[in-house]
Amino acid sequence: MPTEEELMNSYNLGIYQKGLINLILTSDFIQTRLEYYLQEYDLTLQQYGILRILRREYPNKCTNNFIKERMLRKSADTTRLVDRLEKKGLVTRTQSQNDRRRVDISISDKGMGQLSQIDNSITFSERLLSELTSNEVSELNKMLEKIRME
Amino acid sequence: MPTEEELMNSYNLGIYQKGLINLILTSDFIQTRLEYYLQEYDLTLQQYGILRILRREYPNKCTNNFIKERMLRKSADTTRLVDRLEKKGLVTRTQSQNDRRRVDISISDKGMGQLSQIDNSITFSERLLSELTSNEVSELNKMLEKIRME
DNA sequence: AATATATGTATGTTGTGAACAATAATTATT
DNA sequence: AATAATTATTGTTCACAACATACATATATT
Repeated sequence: MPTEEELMNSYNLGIYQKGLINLILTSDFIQTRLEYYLQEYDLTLQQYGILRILRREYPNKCTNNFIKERMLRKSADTTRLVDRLEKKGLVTRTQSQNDRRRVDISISDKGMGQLSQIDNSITFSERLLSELTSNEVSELNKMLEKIRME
Repeated sequence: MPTEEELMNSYNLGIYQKGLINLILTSDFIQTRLEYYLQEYDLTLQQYGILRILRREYPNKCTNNFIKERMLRKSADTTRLVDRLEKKGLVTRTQSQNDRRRVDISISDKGMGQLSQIDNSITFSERLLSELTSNEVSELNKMLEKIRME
């Protein structure tokens, strides 16, 4: 039974159109796998992203806006995403001293543990892109960046 | 203010890791633009995808499962996606004669009109990938397909 | 033919998260 | 001091994924 993927070739699609579909397909392919893996840790991609941002800054703390700016998907409702992480004990929130409008967010020990567990058991990037040589990946990166230059 | 995107270079990321982030970023970039554009037509990406599948088969009708298999994102709750399209009058549903479990779904005239209006006013693919030469797009396609070969 | 199994669709429920608006608290600006 | 801008939260609505269940109809098995 042919899938959209398999049909791409049977229809007369221009390579640009094919490229567009390919990009979405591949990204979904990757994201689906990431999500599937993170499921084991009861984390969504968004939540995982936030934890990584927090770890990157550790031991410094991050504000809501700081996180928001760095997320892959903008338009994030950071407050409620952090709510969920806090509820799981992966993150702590305290009111900032300097600017009391702000809330300092920090990854907890538990969150750190969770992340390193994830990191240790797999290296997503290498697994998922393992079909490509490093030269190819470099080329890929160049092109993807070009697309976003628009 | 640096974004995740800009930060990629300042951190010591391997190119594979960078490739992964790049793929997600670029796909989101494209999808966000598509969504933004489709917003004008009160369509989501999922709904747009279904309409295109239906048009492709027109004047043949499609069943729920047929559509499901061809969607970019599997795991689609086709019934309720089609519900929304039906409510807007873009799609019609009738019980199948041959197999009365099935429901024949067809794009309506209004749906057709909507789609061609979208097509006429923009060619997504060419616009979005316009920074790449056709050689580059071919290369890109090869690599993206390789990734999904896994 | 009667029964069991498979299939196609619909429905119910829960949770994530996007979109958009409104509010409260605090700080900056004039 | 008064006004504006910033930060985070809250509220609401909707799309959709995930998972289970129900139900009618087809098909297979005995």
